[in-house]
Amino acid sequence: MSNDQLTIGALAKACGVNVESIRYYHRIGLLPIPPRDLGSIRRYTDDSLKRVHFIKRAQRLGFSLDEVALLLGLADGEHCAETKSIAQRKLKLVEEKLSDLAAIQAALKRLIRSCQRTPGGQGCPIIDSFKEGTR
Amino acid sequence: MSNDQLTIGALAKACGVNVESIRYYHRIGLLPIPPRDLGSIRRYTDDSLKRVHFIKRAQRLGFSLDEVALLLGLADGEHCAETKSIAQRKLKLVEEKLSDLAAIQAALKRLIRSCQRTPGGQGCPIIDSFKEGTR
DNA sequence: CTTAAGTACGGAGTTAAGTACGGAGTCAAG
DNA sequence: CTTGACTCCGTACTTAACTCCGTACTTAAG
Repeated sequence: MSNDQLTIGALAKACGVNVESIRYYHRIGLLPIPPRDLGSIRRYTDDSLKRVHFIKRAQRLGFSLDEVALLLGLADGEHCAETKSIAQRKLKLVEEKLSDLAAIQAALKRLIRSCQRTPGGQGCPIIDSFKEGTR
Repeated sequence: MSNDQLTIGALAKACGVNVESIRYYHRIGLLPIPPRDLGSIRRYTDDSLKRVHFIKRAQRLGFSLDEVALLLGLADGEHCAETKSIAQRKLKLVEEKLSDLAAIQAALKRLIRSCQRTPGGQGCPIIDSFKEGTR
């Protein structure tokens, strides 16, 4: 199942990003540059694949590449005390996101249901999906 | 409770953004420009406040301003048929985000728990938090 | 009535995250 | 052993989302 030894092009395609993005992640140190296997062409393993998938998913959830680097740093582990406090902070953030997303989900469901009933549509308060408060 | 009649500065402060961002949202049509009340100074209502809060929260969840505009368009309602299909698509997206976020949440919890036990830290697989599959 | 702080507006500058490009090297197929 | 597709690498350009700037006007405080 593990398709090892991907070229940069294959990796990019597998992750749905383009080659330049992969190279960009190298430049900013987010994705380690794999060793060259024979000549001067680099080969990527499943680890790179997972890492890039993670990056893209985290981005879609509103994490910046800096934050992604932090999360990946946690995954790479070491320095337990600091790691733990970062993880706790991120967990809190993630839980806020979860509740905001759940609110949007509920609002969308309500909206769809109400469209079902009254095929003319009248002001559907997605905005009000968030409970009051600034955060 | 409803602090009506905010100046742009007060609105910005209340939302934790700066004045220029508000003006930027005006420029791109994301936030309606309120009428001037007397001289030439504009006054904002609770609606603007809610709208900006919504914008910022949605952004933190990884929605672009274009997508935010779409969501707000749904909220402003009309055109039920199209609205419904957009809402359904967005709902699906939101549910994907929810499951990815939940996976990260679980991974962070696991990480924190394992730090608890073994205060030396060893490779904590946040990356693997996502079940395989490309999406 | 005069300021200092805030506002309106248009345009230029900045930052994050890519995206494009050009020239040189590499590699598998024919 | 050449050809066409791909890779390497550096530099430059682009886009979204602000952020800053200058100038002119308004408004609350003293």
